[in-house]
Amino acid sequence: MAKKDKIKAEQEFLKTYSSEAFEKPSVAVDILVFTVEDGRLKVVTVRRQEYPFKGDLALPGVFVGMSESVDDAAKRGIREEAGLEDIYFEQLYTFGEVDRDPRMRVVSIAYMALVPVEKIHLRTGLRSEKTELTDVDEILGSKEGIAFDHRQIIECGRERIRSKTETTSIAFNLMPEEFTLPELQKVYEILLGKKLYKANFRKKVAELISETDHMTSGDAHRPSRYYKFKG
Amino acid sequence: MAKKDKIKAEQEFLKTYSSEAFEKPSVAVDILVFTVEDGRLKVVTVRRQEYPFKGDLALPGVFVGMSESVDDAAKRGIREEAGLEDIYFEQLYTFGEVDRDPRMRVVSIAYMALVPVEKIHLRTGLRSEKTELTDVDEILGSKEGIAFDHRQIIECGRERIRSKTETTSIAFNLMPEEFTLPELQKVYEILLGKKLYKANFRKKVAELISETDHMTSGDAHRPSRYYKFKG
DNA sequence: ACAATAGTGTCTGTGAGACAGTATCGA
DNA sequence: TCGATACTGTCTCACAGACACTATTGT
Repeated sequence: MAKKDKIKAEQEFLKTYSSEAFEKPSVAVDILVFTVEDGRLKVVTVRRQEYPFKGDLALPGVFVGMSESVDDAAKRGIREEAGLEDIYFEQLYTFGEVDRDPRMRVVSIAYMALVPVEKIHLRTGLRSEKTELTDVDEILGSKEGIAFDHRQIIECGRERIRSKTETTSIAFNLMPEEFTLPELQKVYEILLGKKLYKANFRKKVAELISETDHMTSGDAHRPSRYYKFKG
Repeated sequence: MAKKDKIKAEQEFLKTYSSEAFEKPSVAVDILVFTVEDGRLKVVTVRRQEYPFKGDLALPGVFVGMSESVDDAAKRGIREEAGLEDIYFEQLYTFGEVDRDPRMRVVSIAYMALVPVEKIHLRTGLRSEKTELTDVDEILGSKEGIAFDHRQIIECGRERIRSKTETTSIAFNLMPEEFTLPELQKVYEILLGKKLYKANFRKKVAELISETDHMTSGDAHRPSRYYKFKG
């Protein structure tokens, strides 16, 4: 009977497919850890110690294991490569060109994380790569070598930040627990890449924050109130 | 010397990893082909003929081959499962829970395509599954069984359509070459899930379209002009 | 003439953008 | 008092929302 044949065929197909006889791409996650430091948007990078792309900048990444979800692999990568736990992250996009890694077929799922710079303690990753904070807009505007398709991934993340800054409160993930409005506005201006008007900015964020009872002090000008994010 | 050891170690790691000894997830694409028919948003589905989820609705999908990009696999899936070529599509999101498919570990990259209903000619797919057009909002509002995590994928696509309809001209991909403004408005209303004001709608789309020199005829009311999308 | 749908003119409210002004610190 | 930065009041203008009106067909 045709029906039984079909079931059998599917089972055979699956057995063959999932067996080692059937070649599969590797699955990895590449991670963009963004922060703001010295008035610039930065991203955690590693410098390639081996060929291919030896000496180029690259993004930290890990392979997705068989017993962890892709999200969990991203979390693990953020922990192993940047030493960070419990920070905001989201999936960006999946990059699947055949030759994006000349060594082997790798499909890579890009994630981005946002973290206040105070939390970052760069340390040597498990694979002994030295991690750095790289100026995002500078590297994208330059011709400097970036490994694999990681320039495209960084552009993708940069664009996601810009658009979500306009429509969501994602920017607060880059702020410390307490912050002044001039500090917050500066971060928004960095993410959006343009100056904002103080009065208008304050109107827009007013409903997102709650004031604390203390202020800056010691500066030769009017003190600034500290606020908290009203999640 | 430590440096040489490290290079060697990486090479060993890669050889081991890319060899068949190292288990990898399978990589698939799942495809949402959306269209508008009879005043409703519909999606191309198949009905599962085998366990698991026998009898449930499912999305068409294909495995990603070693020598095709993920985008190309999506294109192939759209061609093989829905018989469509050269239509608008975009990557949606990647689903990577460990147990999303009980048979084996599959990481699935979801794509959505938009096509005017005139182009759709449902036919039996390569794997003899019967394809249907399913009412999206109806199925999402019901408790009907949907295979794997495909309900979540459909929700993801539904939401993407809604948000991109507001900010882009994506809706035109659902229109035939020529269309009237009442027809276009109806499609926008379906995608957005709410009624729009005629005058305001026309102002908004005015710059996106160019008029043709012909009109509807035969109806017992004022004729309507046909327009084209000004890409 | 009438029903039915296509298409237009215009008022209003909201909110972003712009700017000018006031407030409060240290020196 | 002055320089510097924090903070606020308010005008304007563009645009979405709302509604009322006119236009053109077949019966």
